[in-house]
Amino acid sequence: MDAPAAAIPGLIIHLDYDAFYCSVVEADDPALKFLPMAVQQKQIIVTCNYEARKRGLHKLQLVKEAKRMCPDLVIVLGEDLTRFRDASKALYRFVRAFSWNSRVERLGFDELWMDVTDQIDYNLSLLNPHNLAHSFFHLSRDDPTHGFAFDATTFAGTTFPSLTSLSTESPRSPSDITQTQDSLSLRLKVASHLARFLRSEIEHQKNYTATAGISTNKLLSKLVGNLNKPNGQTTLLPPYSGEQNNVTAFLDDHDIGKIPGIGFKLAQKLREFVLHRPAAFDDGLVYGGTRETVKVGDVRTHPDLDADRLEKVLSGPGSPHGIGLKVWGLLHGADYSEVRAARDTPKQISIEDSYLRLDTFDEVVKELRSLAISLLKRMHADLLEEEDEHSQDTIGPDSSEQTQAELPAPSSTRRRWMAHPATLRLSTRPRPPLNADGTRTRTFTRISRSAPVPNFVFSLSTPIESLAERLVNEALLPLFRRLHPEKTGWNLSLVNVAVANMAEAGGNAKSSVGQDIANMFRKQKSSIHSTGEKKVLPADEISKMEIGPAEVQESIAKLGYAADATISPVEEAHSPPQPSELHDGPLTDFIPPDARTGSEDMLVPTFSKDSRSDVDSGERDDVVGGDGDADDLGLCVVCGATMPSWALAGHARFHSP
DNA sequence: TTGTCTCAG
DNA sequence: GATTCTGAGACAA
Repeated sequence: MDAPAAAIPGLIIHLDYDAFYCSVVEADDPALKFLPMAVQQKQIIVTCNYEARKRGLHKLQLVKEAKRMCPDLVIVLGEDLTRFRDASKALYRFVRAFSWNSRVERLGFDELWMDVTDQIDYNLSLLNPHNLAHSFFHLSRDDPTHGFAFDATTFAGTTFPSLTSLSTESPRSPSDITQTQDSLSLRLKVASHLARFLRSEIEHQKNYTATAGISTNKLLSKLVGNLNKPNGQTTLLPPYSGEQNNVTAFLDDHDIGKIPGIGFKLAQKLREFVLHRPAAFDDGLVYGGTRETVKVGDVRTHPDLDADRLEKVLSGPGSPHGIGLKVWGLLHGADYSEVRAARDTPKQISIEDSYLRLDTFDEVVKELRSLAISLLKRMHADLLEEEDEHSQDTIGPDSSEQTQAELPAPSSTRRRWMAHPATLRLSTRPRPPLNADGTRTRTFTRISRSAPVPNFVFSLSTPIESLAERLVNEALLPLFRRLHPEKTGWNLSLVNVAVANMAEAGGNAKSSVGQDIANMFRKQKSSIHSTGEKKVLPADEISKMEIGPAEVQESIAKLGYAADATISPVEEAHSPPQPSELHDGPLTDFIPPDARTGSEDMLVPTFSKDSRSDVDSGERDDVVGGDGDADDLGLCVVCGATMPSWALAGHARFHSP
């Protein structure tokens, strides 16, 4: 929680792909690079390339307006995000391959942070202090030839403040130039060269340009990167503390609303406090002859404000605890949030469409069908994993890059669910009823209802269209009736269908196929405790219960776990299947409601008590293999998986090196 | 857990 | 505070 003041700061690179949606389109059609081009969703230009920006266009502009300003604008439809999502994933995997610690965090489709502290410190330790100008950056600990030459006496790219203007001045406060500051400067220099290298790789190998910010935390790296767009990079120079530090020099001139973490609501509260009156919505406007913009410096140096008083200013019903301290820190450039390793599955998947008018039941059914199909496709794309038996032979940073997004799965490839969403949610945005007398123009946005995800959606042997039809009839329409009990009278401007509340299976394919099992369990355990997510119960947790296999089986039975349902294909009476056949058969892709576990390698019961039995009970006839004989169960002593006894020997093979 | 809100691009 | 189409996290009930 409390960050040691004397700790050596980490080094963070923020990357932002330039005009991302447009770059994706241009990658497919390079001729567009030289024309003003924009991506449209409904009546909005969501982004435009720099050719278009030269003509005064900008993000989130009405299409009408954009066409008027730029009649020769090339417009590309972008309501389907699939290509953007795929490009984003491929770029992410490409960049992550350069990381040593996997701490690469995505923000939206077009931004990411990299915590490169380990790589910088390693390279610092190998620098020759007597010949910094001819340094070599090691990209690998193992291969000393893998890397690039660089000049460690200079910053790559631009800096804030700019070095040219600074070099004419005397050092800001000579006594402040301490050992740590020199070292921070050198560390930032090395990081700036890594950032330039990464941008160059992205450009030449992937055909995307990116802008980078280099500093010691997420906040500063992201903000400082904005200074040289597109295709540039900026490093925030030390000193970072003391009377005349560059952090406050940089931050103080920002509008408070530009600080990541200070959104519209918080910004309005801060403005109101500083201005002593409600701030206008459009914060550039003049209100009563006074300035409407409030800068970071105005708040930071406000005589009546400190962290405690900020807490009172910002707190209110529903506001997070400790928001004052957090914002106070942000205003000073302090951001203790970590760069988090990306999860391998999303926490939710949602599909939505907006409408000018949607007010008949038939139309709703039609739209729900189409949304349901899209949602199921997304679930397949993002939650399914191919089970490649030879994956261990092809391990490498680049090999994973070509699997999911770029190559269609061969139909023979076996697939497994990496995570199972437990909750289905339907949201709508009713159009505010026009002002009749007495009825207020309620500015409510979205309303939602949710229910358990019916288990049939996990079937891999049923056409998506059939699943979607069932999903609409059996789940979405009931939700819709709960949302809108009136037969008529409503008019929707948006419908969203989402799955959430993922129960993850353990690990990904690579780690689950007999690699670092213990490490995988550690990860699961910490996740259980830190996030409270539903997780597969790892073996060491089972053993902590101080119960033996028999008791495990008993508690499994109490949980209603159909122990052999997920693993057992249709058993041929007299010929026990070979281990490889464990994955086969038309029935194994079906997840019984009570056994939402992970891969076939990891068959252990989940924590989730089944609150869905009643809803699912209608599906029971579809649950296969549930009539197996519990006496045949065996327990794998390595991973805790429960399975039919005849499968144990074959299963053990997965754990051998 | 459900539903809403705020934040982000 | 909304426009598009998302996704994460936090809070109240």
